[in-house]
Amino acid sequence: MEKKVRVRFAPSPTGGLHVGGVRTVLYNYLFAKQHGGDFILRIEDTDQSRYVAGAEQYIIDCLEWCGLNPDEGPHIGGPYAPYRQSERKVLYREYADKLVSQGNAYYAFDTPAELEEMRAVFKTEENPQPQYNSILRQKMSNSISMGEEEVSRLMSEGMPYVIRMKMPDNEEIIFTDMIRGEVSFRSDSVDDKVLLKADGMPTYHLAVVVDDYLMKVTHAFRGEEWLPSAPVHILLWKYLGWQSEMPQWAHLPLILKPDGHGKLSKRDGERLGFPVFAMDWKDPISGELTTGFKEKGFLREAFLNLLAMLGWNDGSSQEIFTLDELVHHFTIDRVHKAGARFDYEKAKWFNHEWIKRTPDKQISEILMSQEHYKSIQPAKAFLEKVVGMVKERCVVLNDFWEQSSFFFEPPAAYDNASIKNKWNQEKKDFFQEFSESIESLDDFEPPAIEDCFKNLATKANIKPGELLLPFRIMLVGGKFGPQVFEIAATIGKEQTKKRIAVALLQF
RNA sequence: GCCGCGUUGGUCAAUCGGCUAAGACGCAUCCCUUUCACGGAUGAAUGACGGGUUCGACUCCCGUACGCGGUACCA
Repeated sequence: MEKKVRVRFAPSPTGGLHVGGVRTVLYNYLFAKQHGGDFILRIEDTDQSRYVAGAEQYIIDCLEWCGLNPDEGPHIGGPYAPYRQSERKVLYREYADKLVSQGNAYYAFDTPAELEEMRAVFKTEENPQPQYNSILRQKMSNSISMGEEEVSRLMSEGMPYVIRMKMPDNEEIIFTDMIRGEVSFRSDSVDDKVLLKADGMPTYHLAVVVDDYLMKVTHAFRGEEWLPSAPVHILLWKYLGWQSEMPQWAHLPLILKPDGHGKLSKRDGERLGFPVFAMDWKDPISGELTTGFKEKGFLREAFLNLLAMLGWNDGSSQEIFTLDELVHHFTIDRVHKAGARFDYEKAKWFNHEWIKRTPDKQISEILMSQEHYKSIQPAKAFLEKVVGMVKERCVVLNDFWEQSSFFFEPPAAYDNASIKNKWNQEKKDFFQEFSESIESLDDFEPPAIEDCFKNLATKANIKPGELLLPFRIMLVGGKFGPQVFEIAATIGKEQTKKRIAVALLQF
């Protein structure tokens, strides 16, 4: 019988959730849903010095906004609770001890200062980062270099120690990555990783393996930065005797800076003016605020869509996908091997596309939670109509107010410069007359208003084209927005007349 | 340094040995529109380099270069 697919996302609550993280969740989620499997959220909070209060809830909020809710996790529970590494502390110890007794791991008593000293002493031009490996471990204080008596003496004295993995000599570790195919490492090139820290907390290496095993994870997706430590994990699965249940690995390509070198970071967003996190993140210590895609005015559909396409495509030229479509079309073997540069222009294009195809009602509902709209409380039907009229000129949700405020309140300022040169008494008279004659229009709809406007223009012997721009500026304040007559019809007869009157005084 | 992974236009990318190398973003020009957009059309722009294998290589193999990642009692 085939095992049920179970995947997990395991963030460390040390700050905001950036695009790379969200894409990892997304691919996990797509894969799980496609196979009718479970998507688990596990929290890696074993590094207390870097743990940031509130970051865990923030991650959960982000997943909620994205619509990528886990089936099991710290806030909802599940059969393998707890889902927080810090709460599973006692579990890891047992496995670390097992490894020691089997000879696959050992106790190491070196203090941080001693490690630093070792690195300084053995550092050479050719080897700038000496590793705690099969050669150096003989020179350090640990249960391999020291006698049993010495070890038990230090233990009984309460000397702090860590448990390190004993990397085998001269072995080749080969595994198949779902994206990269066969990958191999020489055991000698990997150092003796710490598995259990002096404070009793496991490191990531021990924790992922133990948790993935206990939680029956079948497929493990993570960023490419983890590829070099994969051999450590594979050996752990083997030493712990769980090899047959080891998950299949997939190391996802990195998301790179739009310019320059390296991974996309929070700083790049600040530097180049675009969001990098899913939602606003306020660092509780520094108070520093990092803008999120949500607050920047991105639709979650667009956000997921653009992330999905950053490193994957289905081979067709389709670029717009709903989450549902992604679930059906996604295949892990079509995920790219190479990293992808993040392009904010393309990201905005995705959002624009999604705004154009999202129902007006749905957009209106989101807008109602924005400050401008909240304060004026427009009628639902009216807002929806306005959204329909301006949506194609909005790239992010935050553009809506700028593009539509004149529907709700008169323009605060006029773009005088655009009409100044051609403004004259004849035109002034025209608008005076126009204002009076619309009074008698029973049908205040765009065609009727337009007819009235053009007839009067002809009568006054002015080209309608010369009057259109001034009219627009009277109603809108600037050179933008939908058809003028539609605007007039939408704001209504009274408001139109009022705006003409006010503008006439100012022009 | 060492180890690993990559490399098609400025960016995202298709191609699983037949290429006159798709498509999208961005850019440019034009049409539509007496605003701003939407839409439509056109254009400029790509296989890192060197060897092999093959009738034939962007595609497979090997080197080189370059890029990225890792090299923590961080994840």
